[in-house]
Amino acid sequence: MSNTPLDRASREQELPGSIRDGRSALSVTDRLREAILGGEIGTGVRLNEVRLSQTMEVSRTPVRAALQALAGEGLLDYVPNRGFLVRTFPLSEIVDAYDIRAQLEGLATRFAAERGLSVQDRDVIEQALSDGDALLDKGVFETGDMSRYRIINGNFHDTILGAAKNRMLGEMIRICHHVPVSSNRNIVAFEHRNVRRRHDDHHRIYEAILSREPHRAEALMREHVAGIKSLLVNTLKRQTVGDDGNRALPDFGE
Amino acid sequence: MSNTPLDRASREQELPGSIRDGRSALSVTDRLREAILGGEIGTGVRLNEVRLSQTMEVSRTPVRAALQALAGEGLLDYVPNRGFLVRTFPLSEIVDAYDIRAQLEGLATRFAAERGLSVQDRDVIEQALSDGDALLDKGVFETGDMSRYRIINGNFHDTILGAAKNRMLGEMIRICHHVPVSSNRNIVAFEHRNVRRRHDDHHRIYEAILSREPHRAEALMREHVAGIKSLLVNTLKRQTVGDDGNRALPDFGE
DNA sequence: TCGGTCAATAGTGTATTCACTTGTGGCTTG
DNA sequence: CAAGCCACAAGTGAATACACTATTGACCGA
Repeated sequence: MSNTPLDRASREQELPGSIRDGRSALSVTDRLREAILGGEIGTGVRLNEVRLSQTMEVSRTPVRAALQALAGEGLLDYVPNRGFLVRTFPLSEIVDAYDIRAQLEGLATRFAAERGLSVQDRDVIEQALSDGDALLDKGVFETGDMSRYRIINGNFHDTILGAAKNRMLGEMIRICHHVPVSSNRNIVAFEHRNVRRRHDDHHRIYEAILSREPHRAEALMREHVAGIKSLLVNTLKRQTVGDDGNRALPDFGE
Repeated sequence: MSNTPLDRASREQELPGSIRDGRSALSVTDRLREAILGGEIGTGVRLNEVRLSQTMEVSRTPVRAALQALAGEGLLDYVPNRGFLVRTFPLSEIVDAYDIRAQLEGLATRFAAERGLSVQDRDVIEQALSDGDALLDKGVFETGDMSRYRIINGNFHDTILGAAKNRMLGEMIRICHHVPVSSNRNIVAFEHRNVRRRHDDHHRIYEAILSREPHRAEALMREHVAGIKSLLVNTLKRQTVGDDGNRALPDFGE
């Protein structure tokens, strides 16, 4: 297990190049985060401050600030006198993240039901619901529909989260979303039927919130998110057993 | 609402003095965190980097690193070109934190029940249970018993958390514990009877884990933690209505 | 030849300095 | 007298230089 110079160089860090392509308007932290979440940097690698600063064309100071921040988000590990390394998420933690999200988003939905929705909230959600209906009533997905629904879905969830009026909860859920997938084997394929079902979930959740049924709203949302975990686990099982080519289909959130 | 120099000075930051008393072996981050959680710095104040560095007798660089880290933990807010300020937690968020903890610790207990306890885990928990029994069987609390039970209680919860084998979950629960109480009005008084009941909860939770009943274990733990919230809310109500002197009794965790 | 020790180098930790933004107080002008 | 503008001061943002730690590779001795 001795480290040849070549070993170290390849394992530690290659400069993806696309890091510095991004408009430098984006903060260093954001660029780094995207590079990690996008898989450009790879899990487990040790981040070299001087090399990063050269790649990003800034000094070490903002790089260090970004590393500190990302470590706070749980994306990096810090070892004294050894710097920061990209944290590796074992498969179990990736799967668990969906359970955590289910609990937290369920709780957020309960809060939203307890505290009520503003008219703006209702507008956004109703728009999301009808847009989704329109998209799904066609019966099939055309090009771009996936990412369109991804946005619709995001609006729905974000609005409920905002209505929960709890910042800490929002941050925790955000962290759950930022768990980097260790490999693209974990990507879940969504068929039209599944999305239809999940969109119907949205309708029911919204009704439960409107009719001020916190407990029911919470249970519905919890189940809604827990369903994604099931999809993921099933996909993984199929791949592990059969490994039958249909991996890496585009996921679009939930 | 104009800011006289005096206004600003007193509102922004006073140098608590005890910050620099701590052994400088403790990292700057830890010293700052303690100062914030201990209430020495006060909520809402803007942290001046140069003054902090003078007080702590280090340069601005490690101070900035600490601020970044604490912002990541959610203890500080960051405003570009204006630096960091101690985040204020409205009462609603403090109360909510117990709900979040209830969900998360419930989930952790479910994981622990699913994954099982190591012999070391069992040893620690059984010790905590018997120690607590011994302490409570006396029927009354003597001096120091409160903090003794606080440790016992911590061992119980920490062990279960460890058995959940999920780092992200652990960090989130830790954050919940680090919500700074905005005033010491929020401190909950525990009577012997309450602690007895909560300790009996521990026994039941342990049994549920041992007998591999994840769902039951989760529900028990969720209720266990949710009970603290009820105590807090009741205490607050009593104080708000009557304001009858029995505030600021020492709490000791749960 | 293998193991241990030492030196060199790469890399992080800290300090200091300069640049830039912002807020504030005073001054000027209508 | 009020309102707006300008200048100065305070404080953060970034860069650079220096100090210290750790790791690695080579050399020496057994």
